[in-house]
Amino acid sequence: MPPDRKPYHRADEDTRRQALITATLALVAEGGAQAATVRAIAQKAGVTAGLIRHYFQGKDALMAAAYAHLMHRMTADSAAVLRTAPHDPKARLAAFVTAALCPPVVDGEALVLWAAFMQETHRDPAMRQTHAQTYLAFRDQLQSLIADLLGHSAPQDLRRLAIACNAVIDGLWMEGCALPDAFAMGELVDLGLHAVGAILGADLAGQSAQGTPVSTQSNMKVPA
Amino acid sequence: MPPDRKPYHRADEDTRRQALITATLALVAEGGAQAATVRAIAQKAGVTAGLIRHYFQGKDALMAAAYAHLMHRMTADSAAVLRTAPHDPKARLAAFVTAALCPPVVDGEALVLWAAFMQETHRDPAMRQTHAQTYLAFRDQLQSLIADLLGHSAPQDLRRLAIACNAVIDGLWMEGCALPDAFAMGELVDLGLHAVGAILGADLAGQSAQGTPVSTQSNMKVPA
DNA sequence: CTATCAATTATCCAACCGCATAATAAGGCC
DNA sequence: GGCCTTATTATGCGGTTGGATAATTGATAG
Repeated sequence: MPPDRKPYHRADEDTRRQALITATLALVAEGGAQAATVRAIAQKAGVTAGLIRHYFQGKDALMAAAYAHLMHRMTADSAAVLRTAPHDPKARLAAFVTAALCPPVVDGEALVLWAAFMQETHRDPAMRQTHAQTYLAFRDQLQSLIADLLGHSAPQDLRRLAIACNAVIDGLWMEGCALPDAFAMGELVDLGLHAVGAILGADLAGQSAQGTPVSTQSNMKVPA
Repeated sequence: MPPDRKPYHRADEDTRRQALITATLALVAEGGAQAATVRAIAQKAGVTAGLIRHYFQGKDALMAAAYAHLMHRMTADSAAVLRTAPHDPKARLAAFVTAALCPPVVDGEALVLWAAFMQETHRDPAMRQTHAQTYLAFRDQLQSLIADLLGHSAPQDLRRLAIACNAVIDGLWMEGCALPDAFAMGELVDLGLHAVGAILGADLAGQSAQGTPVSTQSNMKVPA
């Protein structure tokens, strides 16, 4: 008695892994980590649950892979913003801040996603390391932009300024994600440019409306 | 054959509820929301699992109660900081910022706890409302301090300044919680005072070392 | 056209989840 | 000191979880 099986087609390894990772991220985003069960992931990816074990060592490994994928996409997109930005240091920094405070970086899903993975990060040392790397890379990028703008102050001061500016961006990012209706279009960007400008002692607000594609994903949120 | 039962003593309602809520928060802090099962909560509270249903309508109700308790404690302690602060507007604001960037507010557990509940908040409208109230209350407190310092500017400007300063505090709080070893003692406070001062155009750094008890809990982190 | 083998599915399993209910004992009241 | 209320424990249930294994398919090479 052959019970009718679901017909299927073979896909190469990368495609399948990618589909599983995408499905995992989607589920975590919409329902938290607990919503990403092996069965739900498989269903969303259009396969059956057992397949996960065929491509990953277990559910934990899939989660770790999804997290790493998310972080790498973030850093890659962040770098892309800088590649298309102008050459004036002030405009480049303004573009960076603007990109970090606009959709799709500012997004209701993004915050949930970030929060969900932070807990995993708190338990799994491997995830913690993945995070630390990407987080510091993001801050270093910001610090580099500040250095270009300020004409290379003392490294200590640069680090402090980068931390403070990063905090502003993170904080505004959080509020924008969490309370999307509480801010008018562009208000978040305006606030960010003013605040970062105030901290650095430079006027960035004039740069806001030009040369910023505002179309990629970045940001680097914490955990330990 | 009377199988030996665990001996117990009766406790009044408030004590038991409190114990269950405390146990819930502890478990969420150390293992995320998924670690807070009814059995684990009961064990940590020193009772058996069935008792939870006797005091709460279900596990969800207990989680909601725990979240509300956490938020209320935060706001209460935040108000306490202001009560013991001096009368000079500048010193009061400095004390507020300082308290938000020192232990026990800055704490590894705090961030995990916040992140865990944010996901629940994302699903449960009741929790979302609980959050929105406490969050806006915190920001209003900050805005009030800024108004005292600046001599009442236009409400629009006050709101914008409060949002920006709140973002700085939130961002530094996150980094401090997540990367406790990345900052020297007092560095976070120093950074926060300088950044908030820069945004408001006032020098707060001189106020840092005095009159701030640095011993209560506050902060108000986002979600939607 | 067929044999081969990896990819995919189907099925089973032990553990755990939250919840419901029955049995039991603790403590106040007279 | 005995009784009555009820807080508390103990036990059982249906459902779901992640993981393991066996069966079956589809692609591919010869």
